[in-house]
Amino acid sequence: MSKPSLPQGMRDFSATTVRKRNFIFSTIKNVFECFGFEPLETPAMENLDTLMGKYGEEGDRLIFKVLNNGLNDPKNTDKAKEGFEKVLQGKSSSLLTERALKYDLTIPFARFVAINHGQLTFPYKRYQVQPVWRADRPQKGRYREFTQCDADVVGSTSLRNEVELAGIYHSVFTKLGLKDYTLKINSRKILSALAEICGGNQFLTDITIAIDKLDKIGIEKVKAELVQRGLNDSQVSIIEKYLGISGSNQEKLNKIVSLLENNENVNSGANELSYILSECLSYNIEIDFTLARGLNYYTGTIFEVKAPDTVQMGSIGGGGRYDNLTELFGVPNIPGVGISFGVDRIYDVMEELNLFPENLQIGTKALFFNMGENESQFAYKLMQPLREHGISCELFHETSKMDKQFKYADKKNISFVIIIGSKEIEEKNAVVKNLKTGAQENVGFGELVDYLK
RNA sequence: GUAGUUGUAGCUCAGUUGGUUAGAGCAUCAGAUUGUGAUUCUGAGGGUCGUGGGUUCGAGCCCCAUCAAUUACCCCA
Repeated sequence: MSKPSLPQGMRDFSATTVRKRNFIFSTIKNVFECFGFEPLETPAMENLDTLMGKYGEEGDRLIFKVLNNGLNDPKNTDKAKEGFEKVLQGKSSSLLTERALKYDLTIPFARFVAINHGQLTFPYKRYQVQPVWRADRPQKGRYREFTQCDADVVGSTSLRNEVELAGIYHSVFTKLGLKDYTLKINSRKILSALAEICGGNQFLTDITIAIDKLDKIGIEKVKAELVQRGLNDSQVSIIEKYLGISGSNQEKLNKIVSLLENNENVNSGANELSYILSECLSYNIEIDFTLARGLNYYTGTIFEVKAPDTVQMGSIGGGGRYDNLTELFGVPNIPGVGISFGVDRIYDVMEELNLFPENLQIGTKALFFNMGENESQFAYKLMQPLREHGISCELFHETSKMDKQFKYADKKNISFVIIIGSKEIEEKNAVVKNLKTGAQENVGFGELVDYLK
């Protein structure tokens, strides 16, 4: 048997990492709860047809599909072969695979709402912190299994929701110490208006894909791509002006309205952004008309969070308003808006900027040295009251040299070691050494709890 | 799916135009110290040089294939 390995893009997390990740999780969850959101968990797998067609063509390809069981049963042979033929043609077939790992948290949430809308109290505010899977090529900041933290509100069209979700971003990133983040905002309505003026709605996707690349490939290549996608010169020149819009948020709004004048969508989108911005003055929000976001179910405001400029990382969060997500599952008229945190990328950014507090890595508070069998039995009894008081402590279970026991304590970042040998048992005193300061004191057995508290 | 880079000890890496028995630091283990370590000293273990072919008197080094990791494109958190 050769060395075992992990599937591509999947990771183990050891203690240090888990503690840091939990710090992020608990910060986010606390803020969600604080804003009145309630938790939801959905299964790792969904029916494949729940997910297919919801993320665009590229998204469909990245869904991890699960092979059906029992394909080797002789009575299923013909069906399995038929299904395999379809798969070879690039289609998916329920004869071969009818389940898939979830790709994000939003679609399973919509599916949940579609099933349970009769029981839910609207507006329904839920948060969800779970892993999702994508069969993407892994690279920096990109994994095949990663955790999303979503908060969504459904059953409310009020822009107060957008304001509050922006507030959640602000609150979480402030608490994490990531204050230099930028929240970018745009509206799908403005992008629609642009498309209507530049060749019609069927170009919406082409235009958004192209302009989204502006800061990566530059204006000339964007223009070339637009031409290649079928736009004419005057349309391209409007888009060039659109992309050239700069200034303060208010100036940008004024310019976009005058550029795309007399369009219902642009007025509506600009008014919405204007309202949100006026309510979020302290949140460091920046209008970015090139912001598009891939998922095609967004219809209104869209958000994206950019990491501080000092680190190279794509977006660490995003979201937006969708008017009709549950309609995909036969339940119309439930509008919603949501945001997501990319924990794995936030982790990478915080690690790079050294933002994790040091006290995260304290597990065991006190280590009792093993000074022999009798002494161990005595120490074991002394430990119990400490544990009942919530003081985490452990006894070294091997009779090793003190040198080794010290090293163990050091590696586990344990604050105190407690030495109880025959002399200490006789004198009813424990030797307590503080490893941070090097100081050591005799502490009566009865005073240990208070001393270590 | 496309392209670049990298695979040598548990970890981080040296390794000369191809030339004796492949090295270092850290880590591990054992001993100077049978009750005070992390910043003393000594020693030990540990490698089919990713895998499989080829060229050569001779390959860690050159060639081909393959696998894996990683980065970029596409797309995305």
